[in-house]
Amino acid sequence: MTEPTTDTPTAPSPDDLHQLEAQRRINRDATAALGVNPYGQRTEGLVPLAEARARYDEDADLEYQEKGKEEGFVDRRPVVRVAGRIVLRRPTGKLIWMNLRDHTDDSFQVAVSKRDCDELGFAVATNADLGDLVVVEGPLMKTRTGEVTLWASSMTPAAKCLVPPPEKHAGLTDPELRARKRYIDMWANPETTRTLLLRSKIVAAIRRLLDSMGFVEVETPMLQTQAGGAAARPFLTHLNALDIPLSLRIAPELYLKRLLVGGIPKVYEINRNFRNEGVDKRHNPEFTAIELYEAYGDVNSVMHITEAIIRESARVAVGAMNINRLRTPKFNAGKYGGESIGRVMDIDQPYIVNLLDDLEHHKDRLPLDVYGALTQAKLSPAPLEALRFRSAEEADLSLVVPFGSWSIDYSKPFVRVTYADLFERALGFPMTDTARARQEAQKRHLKTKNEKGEPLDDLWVVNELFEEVAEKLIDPARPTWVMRYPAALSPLTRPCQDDPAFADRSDLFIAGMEVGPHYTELNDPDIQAAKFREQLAGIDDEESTFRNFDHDFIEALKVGMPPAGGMGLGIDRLAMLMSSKDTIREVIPFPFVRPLNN
RNA sequence: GGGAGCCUAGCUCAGCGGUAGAGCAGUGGCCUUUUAAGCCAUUGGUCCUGGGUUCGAAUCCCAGGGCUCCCA
Repeated sequence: MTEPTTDTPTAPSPDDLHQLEAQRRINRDATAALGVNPYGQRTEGLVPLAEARARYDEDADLEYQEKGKEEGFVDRRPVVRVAGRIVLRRPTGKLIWMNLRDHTDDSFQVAVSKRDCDELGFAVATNADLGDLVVVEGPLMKTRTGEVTLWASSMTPAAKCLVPPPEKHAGLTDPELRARKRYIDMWANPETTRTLLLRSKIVAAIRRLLDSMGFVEVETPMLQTQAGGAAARPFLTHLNALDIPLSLRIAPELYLKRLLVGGIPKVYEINRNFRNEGVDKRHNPEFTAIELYEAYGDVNSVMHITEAIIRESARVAVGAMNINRLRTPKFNAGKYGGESIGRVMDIDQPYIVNLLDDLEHHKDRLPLDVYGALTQAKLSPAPLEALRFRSAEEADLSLVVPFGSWSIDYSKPFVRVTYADLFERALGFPMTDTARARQEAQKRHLKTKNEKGEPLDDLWVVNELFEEVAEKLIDPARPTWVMRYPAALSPLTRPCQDDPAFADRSDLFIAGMEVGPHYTELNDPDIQAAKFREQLAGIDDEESTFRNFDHDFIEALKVGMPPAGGMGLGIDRLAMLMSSKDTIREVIPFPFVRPLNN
């Protein structure tokens, strides 16, 4: 016997309640009065909705329809137990239709019939509200219109939704509310959950890839006495025990390099950085980045690693796109622009070949429901032997992920262009012609002076032009490396061996976004110390409060850091690219939102 | 930092100087193969806040708050 959970001491008085919540409490209590806990209990043998759908057995169903009423008939229809949130509810008298949603399926149909379901189950279904979590069990059948349906033999409550859910068609659209009430957004807009899960899978794939390459993941301090490794304003905090100020880190760089000194040759960290700057569609105050260092590598070796990481991410994304097409329920096909999972066979053969490639590639990391989809595809009239698996290289031909109006192709080697070439191609004169650059910058009303009105150094003017004109020449649909940045702009990078005016730094651009810088790292302590001093000299008072000469880091370099390549890659931006989302908020479960007043 | 737009029922939105509206959700009734189920009836409001104009303001004006988008 379960104890009804009504009239708890914390339950608000009915007077303060919104009418809609009050009604839901009444419905919950009515369910409790049936002698069942409206908040459920441990449940064994649950099957994800997509897997339940895949378990439907056409032969068994037809057999049941033909001979179901004959004496001694044995029902061979698969029986499943599922859990989900009620997203649609259509009571038609003694038959209640419901559509459940979970992380594997947007809309899975369940029918609770007064005749065939147990008495408790039908009563629970009668009291159920949109948004409730329920557990349902029964055989899988198809309705007259061909939709796979769980024909309930029992139904129990799992949790009451006391909050009125968003409108069932238009849903929750307000961007602020979506971020603030993510736990509603995630089930009201299943795309949100898909995006967050995709991000997770990408990060997991990156870890697997780097692990297989012999890289070691570490965690370095978030709380730092001086926030270094990047130019950004830190968040300030305080350590009470020692009564000293601390900063949240803006980058892990200087600690990861200390680990190179210590003797971990291939090291990386995927973790949060904090920058006390703007909040907009591309910036969250805390963001996740991967930073990676390879001893005895250089800018070129880490560029290869990044290409591998991004290509692997694209594979995960493309695999997820195909899987999601399969998951999209038939009756919402128009709404989501997809196919029904029950109609895989209708999809043309090249598509199936493609799909099987992707499934095969991700075999080890696929959720159960995708195996269900694979099973479906195998049932296709076309014999499986005819579906030739292509090589991994061929499969890479399909690594195209849409972003905005572009289809970004991750399969080809990324475009490579030097800073100087791109500048000259864009402006029509070489970047060494600094007089002309200054002239051109003035003509375009670009910044040529600092805040104090002093003229900017030549190369900063060149860079203004570069960012304004040259970066726009880069094809947004082709990932592109800009290589060999002017040394003056990259103080923490090693100058190129053949020309010290340039530094061994490459930046990767995708879809007009700067995704991550790559370097041959500086490991001469004297040059590094000089660069620190140089940097500190050229900045204004406000900036200098946040910048320090990191003596211990110089000490570490004096001990001897192996020559190394290093790179940083914004995980949020990568997730945006791979999920076709144009705001960082979409790829962060709980992005920063202004706290509500009262 | 500059510009534009928005804020009305739980959700999605109409109304733009004369009684506060619709759809969905909710409630009551009918309905055992429905597809955003349907039909009938019905509950629900600090029209973001404060001031002003007006006989009369959700609507016009001013100030503030919040959100969204564009630009820097």
